[in-house]
Amino acid sequence: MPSPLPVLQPDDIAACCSPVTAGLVGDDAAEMLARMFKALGDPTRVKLLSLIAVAPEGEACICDLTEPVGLRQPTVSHHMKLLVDAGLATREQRGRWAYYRVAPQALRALAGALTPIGA
Amino acid sequence: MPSPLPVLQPDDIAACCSPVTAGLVGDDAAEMLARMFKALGDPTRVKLLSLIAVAPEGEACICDLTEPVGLRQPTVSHHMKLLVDAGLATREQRGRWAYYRVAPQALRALAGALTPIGA
DNA sequence: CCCATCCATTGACATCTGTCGATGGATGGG
DNA sequence: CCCATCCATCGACAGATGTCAATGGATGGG
Repeated sequence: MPSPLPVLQPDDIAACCSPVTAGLVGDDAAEMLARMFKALGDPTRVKLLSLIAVAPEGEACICDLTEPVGLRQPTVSHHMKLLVDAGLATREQRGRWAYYRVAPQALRALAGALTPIGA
Repeated sequence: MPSPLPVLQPDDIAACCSPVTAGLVGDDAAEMLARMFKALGDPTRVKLLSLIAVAPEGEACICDLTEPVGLRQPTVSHHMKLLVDAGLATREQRGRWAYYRVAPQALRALAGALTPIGA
């Protein structure tokens, strides 16, 4: 079986993200960047991140998200797991609810990887 | 048959990319952003973009790229087509060779979509 | 004119991905 | 103590994706 990918940690993310257009990215950096970009490569997940970022307190639970994206609870849970595993969101359990937040440093790191030095 | 997606043009890209974490992204913007991110969601394509950006003159042909990524010519052609269709690279035919370049404005637009207003 | 080179397209195949219904663990209200 | 609510996981399924070998169009050198 393909061993499950480790959850990306803030340190990993900071380490990977020198600009793609500045120097040649190595295999590991390419893998990690692709993993984060892939997590953003679905319209539902883009909307989920946006919904969470815009939510009061900057956090949302699954039950807040199913109706806006028009998908069932297991599907939303699945998407959120991908975002968390990619390091783009965080999850905190409080009572019965699981609160998700955007991970701004990961988004900033990704943006940095996309921005050529001169821009 | 699923109609093929249109090639993204610079105007489309400029129009889509208000920050994901600033306001709620609409369905169309989410779709377009996801399409560009998906194109970056494969390690081979990340490396291809990086190779091209770093190449002399900022351009490369398919035959320059196959050996560094360790894949066959049709596969590299396929990946480059995805990058071009997503608006992240451009293609110019000169004689027998097809020269590919990075589309910096698209990368900048994507980076902008990832960067919250305050950051 | 022929041939070699560069490249895109096609068809095939295994794998990955997005979605759902069903299930079960955990939590907390009455 | 029971039950409703929130959520993650599982199993299933159709459709998308990454890879290759084979093919053929275009271009340009001899």
